Amino acid sequence: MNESAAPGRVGDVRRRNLSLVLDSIARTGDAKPSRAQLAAGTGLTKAAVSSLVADLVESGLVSEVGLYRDGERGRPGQGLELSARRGVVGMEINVDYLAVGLVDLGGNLRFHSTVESRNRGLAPDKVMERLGALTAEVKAAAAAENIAILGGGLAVPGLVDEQRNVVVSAPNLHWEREQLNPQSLLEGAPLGVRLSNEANSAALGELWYGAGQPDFLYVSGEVGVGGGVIIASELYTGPGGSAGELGHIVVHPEGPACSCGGSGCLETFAGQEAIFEAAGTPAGSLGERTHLLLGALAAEDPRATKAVHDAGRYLGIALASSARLMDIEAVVLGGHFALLADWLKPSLLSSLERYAPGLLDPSRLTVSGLEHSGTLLGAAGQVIRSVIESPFEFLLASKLA
Amino acid sequence: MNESAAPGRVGDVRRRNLSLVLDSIARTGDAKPSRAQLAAGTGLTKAAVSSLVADLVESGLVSEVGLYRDGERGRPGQGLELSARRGVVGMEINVDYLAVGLVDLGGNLRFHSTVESRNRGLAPDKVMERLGALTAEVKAAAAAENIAILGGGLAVPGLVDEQRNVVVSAPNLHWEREQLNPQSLLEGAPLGVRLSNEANSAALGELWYGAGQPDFLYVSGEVGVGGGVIIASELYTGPGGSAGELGHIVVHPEGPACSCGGSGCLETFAGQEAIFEAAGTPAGSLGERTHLLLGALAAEDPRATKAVHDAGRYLGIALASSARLMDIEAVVLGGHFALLADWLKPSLLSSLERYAPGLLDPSRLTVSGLEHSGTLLGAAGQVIRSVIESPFEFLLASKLA
DNA sequence: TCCAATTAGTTTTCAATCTGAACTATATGG
DNA sequence: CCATATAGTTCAGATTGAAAACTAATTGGA
Repeated sequence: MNESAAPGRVGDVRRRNLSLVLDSIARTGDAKPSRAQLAAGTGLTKAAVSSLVADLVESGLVSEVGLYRDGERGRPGQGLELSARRGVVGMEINVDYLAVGLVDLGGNLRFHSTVESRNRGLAPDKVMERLGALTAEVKAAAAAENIAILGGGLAVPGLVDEQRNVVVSAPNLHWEREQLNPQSLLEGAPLGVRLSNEANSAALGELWYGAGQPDFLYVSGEVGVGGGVIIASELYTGPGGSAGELGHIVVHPEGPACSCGGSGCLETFAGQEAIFEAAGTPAGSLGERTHLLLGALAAEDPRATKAVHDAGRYLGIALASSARLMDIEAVVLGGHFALLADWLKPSLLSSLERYAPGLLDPSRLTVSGLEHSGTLLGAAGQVIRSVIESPFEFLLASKLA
Repeated sequence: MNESAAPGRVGDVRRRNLSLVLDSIARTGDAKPSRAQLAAGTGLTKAAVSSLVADLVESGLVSEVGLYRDGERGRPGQGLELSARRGVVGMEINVDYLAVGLVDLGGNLRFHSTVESRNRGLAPDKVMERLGALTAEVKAAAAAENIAILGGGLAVPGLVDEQRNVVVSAPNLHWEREQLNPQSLLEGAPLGVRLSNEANSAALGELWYGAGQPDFLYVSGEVGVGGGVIIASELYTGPGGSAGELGHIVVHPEGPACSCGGSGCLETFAGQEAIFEAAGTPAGSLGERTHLLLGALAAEDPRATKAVHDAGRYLGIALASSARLMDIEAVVLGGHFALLADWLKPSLLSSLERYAPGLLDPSRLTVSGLEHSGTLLGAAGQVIRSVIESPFEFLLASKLA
C-alpha cells in the first residue's frame, strides 16, 4: 500500500480556521478589523470567530487595539491587529555587506542596520561572528521597544538546504557545502532561524511588502544573476528547491564559458562582473565600481552605454524564454538591474519585442522599490508567514510555556 | 476586507477522507485492498474507513470484488477496486488524425479507435462532426460491456480556455479563438467533457499510466514542439494556463523568424517541419514523410542524420535552460522525438553536457512508452482524477439521481 | 469435531468543532 | 429615555472521526 497524505481529523478544521482568521487580520492590515467584520469576510459565524480570536489573543499573536468606530449606530467593535509586540529578525549575508532588521508581525521594519563587510572568501565562522555582533544590536532594539523576538530569517546569496542549514553552493562567497548554525544567532527564539536564498527572499519581500502582484518573476542582479518565481502568491522553488536560476539560461550557443561549467549563460553577458568588464570600469570595491559605472552612463560614455545595452538585450532573451516556458506575465527588476534600469530598459524591451512579441506588456516590467530592505523583509517574512499559515502549532507551544 | 479562502467546516473532513480512501484504492491498483488495509495505509480507523467505503460503494465508484485471501489465518477481507463498470471517454483532435478511447476508472484502456483525418484548416464544426461519428463507436462499445460513461476529456494541439471551451489558438490546425461544444459529444454524461491541451494531457498520461515519476518535463514533438511540466505529481500550468511552451524558447539570438512572431525559437530548429526540410524529405502526408525520414536515417543518409543531430543539439540547449530555470531533473520524450530518439539522443546529451554539465543524469532522459494512447489516457485521466480528488460532489449528484 | 487464535469489519460512546438561534452588551438619535 | 442597530457570547444540535468493545469469518491444532 502506498503511503498517503495524513487523514483529515475533526481538529484540522480548527487549524485551518485559525489560519484563515489570522490571515484575514494580516491582510486587512491597518484597517484593524472587528470580530464581526472577520466573520463577514471569512464566511465563518460570529460564534466561531469569537472562539478562534480568543485563542489567538491568548497566544499573544493578536492584540485588541481599542474600540472601533465609524460614526454609525450600534455597539462598536474591538479592533484587532497582529501584535506589534512580537517580531522576527531578518538577516542578510551578501558579498560586500551584512544587514539585519527587526520586522514586527504586521510587517513593519522597526529597526535596521547594515555594515560593509568583504565576505568573499571569508570563512563562514568568521562571517557568522560578525553577523552575531550585528544581531546584538537588534536584540537591544527589541528589548528597548518591548518586542519579543519569535525567530529569524537569514538570506545568503547561494543555493541552500533549508532543512539541514547548509549552504550548498555560494560561488560568489567561495562557499561550498558549508554547514551553518543560524540558531546560534538567536538563542531561545521559539521559532528558530530559517536559512533562505537571497533572490528568493527578495522576491517574497516584494510580494508581501512591495508592489504585490500574485504572479511575477523577480530578477536579482547581485554579483550573480538570480531569480525568484512567484506563482499564485507563492514562491515556486521546484522539486529540488533551486528553481529560478535565471543567470544560467543559455542565451547564445556560441557564448563564452561560465563559472557554472556551461557556456553562453546569461550571467556571462549580464552579471555584474561582465558588465563592469565590458564597460571598462577599473577594478575596485563594488561600491566604487558601481559609482564609476553610473557616472560613465550619466556622461553618456559609449563603452559603458553599450555594455549595459548588451546586457539588456541578453536579459530580454532570457526573459522571453522564461516567460514562454513558465507563463509569466510580469517582471520586477532588483539589485543592480534596478540601479541600471534607466539605461537597461530600452534594449531589454526591444529585445523582448523581438524574441517574444506581445508576450510581456512593457508596463508590467517594473523596478523594485524596496531596495536592499526587500531581502530582509522577505527573510523575516517567511517566518511570519509560517506562523500565519499554521498558528495552531504556535498556540500549542505557547500554551506549554 | 479581502476575500479569503472558504472557511473549514466539519463536513470538509469527510470530503477529504473520502478522497483519501478513493485515492488509496486507486493507487493500490491491482492489489485490491481490504478496508483493514486501507485503514492501515491511510491512518484512519477501521470504523471510519468502513463508513467512507460504504458511501463510495453506494455511489458506484467502488466495487467489492470477492474475498481477499493470502493464506493466513483470520477472517478474509473484501477486496475493493475502482469500478470497472464506470468509464471516461478520451478524445483527441490532432493535425492528421482523430482518436477516441474508453478508459475505466481503474485506468484500463477498454476500447480504442483512430482514424486519419486531415484536420488542418478544416472548420471546427466539421471536425467535431467527424469526432462525433467516432464517439458513437465508443458509446456502442461501452454499452456492450455494460460500462456507464461518466464524462470525457478532449485534447487538442493548442492553447485552450478550459472554462469557456474555447480553443484560443491552435496554429497547426489554423484555429484561432474557436468556440467548441464538447458536451455535445457525450450528451447526458454527468461529468461533461473537459477540453485540454494535447501536450499537457500526454504529460499527465505519462504521469498516471506510464513511467510515473513525480517530477519531469514531457516534450511533445508533434507538428509544433510542446511541453508539459509535472511538478510534485501535478501539472504545472502557470498563472495563465499556458506554461510549458518549450517550442518557443530562444535557442539562438540570430535564429530565423518563427511563426510565433519571435525568432530563434526551438521550433524553428527542431519542429517536424524544420527537421523534414533540413533532411530534404519531400512534401507529402505526415505518415509518408516520417516513413521516408526514418528510412533515410536507417540508411545513414548524411543530410537526414545531420538534420536530426542539429535538432538534438538545440533541444539540448532548450532543456538545459528549462532545467536550470524550473529545477527539472527528468525528461520524457514523446511524439516524433520518441520516434527519432535513437538518432537524437547522442547530440542531445552532448549538448546538455556542454551547456549544463551534470545537471541532468543521462539515465533520466527517457522515451515515452505509451505512444499515441498517452494523450487519450491523459485526457480521460483528468476527469477520473477530478472524481478521485473530490468524490463528495459526485456522491451528492448520484444520491439525487 | 470443536475451540483457541487471528484477522475483518461494525457498533457504541465520546470529544472536537462548526452552525444557527437566542441572548446580552453597548452604542446612536430622536 | 427608549427604539434601533450593531458587536459579541452562550447554548443546543449536527457531523465527524477516535477509541474500544463487539460480532463475523477463517485457520489450525487438540
